[in-house]
Amino acid sequence: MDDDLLTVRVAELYYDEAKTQDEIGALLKISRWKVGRLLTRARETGIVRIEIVHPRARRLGLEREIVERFALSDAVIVPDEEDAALERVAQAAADHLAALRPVPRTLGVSWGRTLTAVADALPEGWAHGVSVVQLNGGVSLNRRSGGAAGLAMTIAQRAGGQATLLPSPAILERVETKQAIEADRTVAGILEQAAAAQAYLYSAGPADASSAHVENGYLKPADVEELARRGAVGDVLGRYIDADGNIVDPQLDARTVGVSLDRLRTAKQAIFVTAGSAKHDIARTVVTSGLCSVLVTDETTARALLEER
Amino acid sequence: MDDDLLTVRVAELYYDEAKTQDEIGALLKISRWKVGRLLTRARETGIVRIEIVHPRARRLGLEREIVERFALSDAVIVPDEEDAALERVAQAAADHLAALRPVPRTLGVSWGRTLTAVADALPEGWAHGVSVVQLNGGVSLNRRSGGAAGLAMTIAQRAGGQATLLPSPAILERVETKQAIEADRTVAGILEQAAAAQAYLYSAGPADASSAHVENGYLKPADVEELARRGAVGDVLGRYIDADGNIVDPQLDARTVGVSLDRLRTAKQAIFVTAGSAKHDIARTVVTSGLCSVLVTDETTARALLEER
DNA sequence: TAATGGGTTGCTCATCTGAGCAATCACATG
DNA sequence: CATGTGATTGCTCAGATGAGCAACCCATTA
Repeated sequence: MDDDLLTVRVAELYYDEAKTQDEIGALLKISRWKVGRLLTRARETGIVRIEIVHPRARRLGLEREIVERFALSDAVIVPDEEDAALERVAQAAADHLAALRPVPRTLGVSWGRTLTAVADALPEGWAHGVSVVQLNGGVSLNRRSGGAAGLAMTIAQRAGGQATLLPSPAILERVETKQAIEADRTVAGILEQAAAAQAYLYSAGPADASSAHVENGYLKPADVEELARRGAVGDVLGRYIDADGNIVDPQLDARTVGVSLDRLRTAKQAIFVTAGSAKHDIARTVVTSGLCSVLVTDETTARALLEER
Repeated sequence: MDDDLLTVRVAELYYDEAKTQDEIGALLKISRWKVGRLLTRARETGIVRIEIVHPRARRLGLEREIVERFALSDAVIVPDEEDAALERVAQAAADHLAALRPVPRTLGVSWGRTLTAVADALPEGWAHGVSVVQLNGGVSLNRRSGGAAGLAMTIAQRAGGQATLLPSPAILERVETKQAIEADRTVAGILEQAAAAQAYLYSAGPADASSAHVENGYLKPADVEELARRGAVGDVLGRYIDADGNIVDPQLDARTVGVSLDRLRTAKQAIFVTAGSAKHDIARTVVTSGLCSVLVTDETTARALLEER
């Protein structure tokens, strides 16, 4: 305890008063080496806390752990911030996207609240000439901002590129209709383009009533409940998967329009963005079943992923 | 803003990842000198915040300002701590007292909640052979801990010294009684001893109903109200003073037993301990009217004192 | 166009600092 | 009382760092 007191005095003189270890040693009548050692201890024990306070701050240590644990190629973890988790994560995703090298010529994107936030966070001119293509059937087909189309448009426009929208509902009522739509020349071409994209940017939804699919009328709350009962933890590109990453309902999946999940698994750049505790389960599945190569999320989610089971 | 982002990345690599400025420069493709400059800026602008988290931490910068502004010989300011201001301040006062050089042979003390806390914070053996003498009339005359006597005893015992108690009420009903008490050989001797002490340790009370004098029945709430109306901001050694440090009610003062305030003003070591916003006014008066040479208080109080007016 | 001046950049050099090591100390054990 | 063991101390030395300076950029002004 008395040693602690000395440590505190040393830390104050060093960090607050900007004195050299020599000076402090002379002042407190201890050797400068002891001063150095006390400072090291002070940092280690947390008596001296150094934090980086900034909206763009990250958690490099956690990122390393996550990359290691889930064999990702990269991870971006932002510190928790009261009431601004999504914004922070979206900003980080936008930063990461803008810094991607080589710059992808074509970028496949999903849609949803998270992706919209990422699009909004991208600065004008974040890249030059990037083609954006939708990965799965979308909500509104008009090009005004707000919907699935708008988000893709925004990302493309700000990179001075083109957006290719997938003109199809997310989930069809009947398999035949879905097959008919996929048979359409335009749609088939777009799906091909999507499958050939050099990078993917997507989020995921939880398997509960708050799902965007319920909101948009593709599924009824009861449907989602049933999926959850059958083991679904959430959806990626509209496809509901269980904790192991397997399709929960092949029938439903056959009626879902969009790129296959296996395409994501083989992609060099599959950037998965998620924020908030509601998505911890689906996030775990995405990282453990190899659906993404890069994870962008908040600290709480990252820690939840690192916890055993 | 983009520059900010770079600053944040540099700060993370330096402080979180413990990389050298050289390495960071290579990593981010900037010169190591720019890295150093960004780090300096990061610290200056508060992007990097370094704080010392410890019950014994102090605010050296504020202390310097306070010493400067009020021409004190020393100041001890502790960081604000939710719900533990008094404990922190008391601990700091105890530390300061124990570190006093030369060690005072006799120490004059007042009483009250603050002083009791200081006494409790002193470690066994904080000094060797210090005589403690009460400065003003006290509450209980028994020697058990808790009251004015106990506090003096505690301080003395833990220094292996003797306590000299002032066997008198704080304020007498009639001047004559007070004079009679002061005429008593024992009392006179003690007051002389008190006036000759090499160091003083005292606190002060606010001029409101929470005053210890009201609690102990020496004054009625109405009396204090009246004093406040006449300009009193609080009491030091039982003597009520206005913002300029002048006695508010000479009549009352003549009935108060204890060392005179002028003695404090001429003392080499007059250590004033105070905590809490209720005492800001009296604290201001004490430091501005030269009643103390050393101030021990919390950060909020210190900042209040530094504010204009 | 030339000159001016604030801000930035890269560099030298002196100083500061941490890693690693041998000497010493504290203390429990035989 | 000797001995071993782990922690602590002071030190050397190489590497890291900040102060200070000259060069340079770039925009404004004469």
